[in-house]
Amino acid sequence: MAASNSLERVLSVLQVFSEDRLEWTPEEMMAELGYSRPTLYRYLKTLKDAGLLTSTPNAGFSLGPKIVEMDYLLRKSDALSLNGQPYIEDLAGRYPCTALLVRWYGKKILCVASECSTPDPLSSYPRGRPMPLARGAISRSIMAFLPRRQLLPMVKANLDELSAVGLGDTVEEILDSYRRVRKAGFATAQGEVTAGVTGFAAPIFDAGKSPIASICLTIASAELTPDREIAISRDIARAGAELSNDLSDRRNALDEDENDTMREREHP
Amino acid sequence: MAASNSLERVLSVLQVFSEDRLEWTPEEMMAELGYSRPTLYRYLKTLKDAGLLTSTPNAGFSLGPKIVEMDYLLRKSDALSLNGQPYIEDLAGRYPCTALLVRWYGKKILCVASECSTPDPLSSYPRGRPMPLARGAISRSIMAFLPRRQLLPMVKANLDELSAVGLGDTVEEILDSYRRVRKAGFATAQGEVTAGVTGFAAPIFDAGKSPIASICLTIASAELTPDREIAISRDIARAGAELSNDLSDRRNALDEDENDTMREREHP
DNA sequence: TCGAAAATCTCATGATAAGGGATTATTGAT
DNA sequence: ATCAATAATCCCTTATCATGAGATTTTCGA
Repeated sequence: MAASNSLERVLSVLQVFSEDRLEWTPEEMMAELGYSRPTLYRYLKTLKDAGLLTSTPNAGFSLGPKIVEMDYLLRKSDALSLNGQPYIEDLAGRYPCTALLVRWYGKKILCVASECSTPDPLSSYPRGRPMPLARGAISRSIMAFLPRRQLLPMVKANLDELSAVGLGDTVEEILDSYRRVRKAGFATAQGEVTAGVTGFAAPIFDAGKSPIASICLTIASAELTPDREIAISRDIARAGAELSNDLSDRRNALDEDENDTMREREHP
Repeated sequence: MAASNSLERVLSVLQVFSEDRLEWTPEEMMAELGYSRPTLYRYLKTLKDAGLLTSTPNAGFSLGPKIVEMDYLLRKSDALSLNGQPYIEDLAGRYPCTALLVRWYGKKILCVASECSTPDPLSSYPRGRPMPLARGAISRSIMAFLPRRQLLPMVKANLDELSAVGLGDTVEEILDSYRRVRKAGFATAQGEVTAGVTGFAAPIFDAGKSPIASICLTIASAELTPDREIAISRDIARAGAELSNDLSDRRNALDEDENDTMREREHP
């Protein structure tokens, strides 16, 4: 992970900002990153000009306005958040729970929207909070629908953790567990992420065939009755399917437009 | 603004993503940015590894998970948002309005939190939306409290726009207007940003003497009565002052801690 | 207004980005 | 499951440009 060129080096500056430490003085960064004074200041100037950092006199540097603006762009234009919001609101209205939209980023899953209908939520997953990759219903609802090519290396890489939550002791057993999730159309998990909390999650597809996200409902296990469990399963599976439809309709509409435009370009 | 080195060039890739265009194919970026194929792909790989971009098969690149995570860090740890939230909730509870916290970034002001208590808000300023620098109560409540050194060049740069909203025709007249705002302790503006909307804003100070943000209330001008106007002015000025106190107390507490730590280091 | 601390500049040197063309992964359609 | 088409990466030479020690200028608080 060591930065091997100046591009990576300049971006590593961003990685020093964490939950524990949002303000850094140049001196501290020099020590942390091992850059010389002029080099660090060059990087800082560049990042500041790009808006990724901001400096406050006497308090050093912290993350800049461009971050907030770019997140705004994502929230405002992300088809998943926009189309999904009504679904999680609906779910949160039906049960005393937290409903989440979680996006899959290849190597990371991240909550992008959440709605909560319990006064004191057991587990808190606001937008931007990373989620575990190998545990929980969300992760499983996505992994189960990945093509074998992508799934296999991930299973191998996380074998221990996947066994620990009871998916099976060998790669084949785990793949079988995923096959069952795929058949059911949704995943459940009890206490894998937060003790006393059960999760229900269904995958969300964009026009393609591999999932891009998951819609999830987390509820205190104590609130569950067999009837309710069935109802939630049905609701979450339906929400996932409908949201997938919304997204692929939208995507197809866009593609149509694009084709039209291209045709127009060919025969103006 | 032309990128003059590879650091700036790699960051300019981020600048192509806008409200209108959140998905770019490498081909399109090559055309837009004028980079060669291998160079662009090198940049993209670097940005993707840093999490700033993400690629979706067949749909090109868009902004990545790191953006969302960093915004989460800011929201979660920003003293302004954390301490300010109760104040804007309180204001939104008292009047049919939108209450905002707006941070000052040197060359840009940006909404970082907002609460709305009207069903159909006239003006919408959610987190991340940039605000005009030379117009409106927010801008004025900050500018008025800047040290002359910082204020003067900004006034000169925006002379036309500042005259247009009636602050005065010469630099001296405008500085006088700001002086009056400083005396009052808050700023108001009618319809400068959105027609039919009046804004009230007070500056927020961190321990230092120049303002770091503004707390603002926007309300339909039709909702205003003379009494209410007085009440809002008083409330916004008080909120700004109290929030400033909260922040500088916190900051001083931190500094104390730091001194303690240093003392401990000196005499372990 | 001034003095200390912070940020930037200068410039010689050596490291390393750039890009044309070829090559290898990936993808989705059969 | 296999294959053709497209997308992404590699190779390698050239010339560019990033680096950092030290000096200098700017900024900020008293």
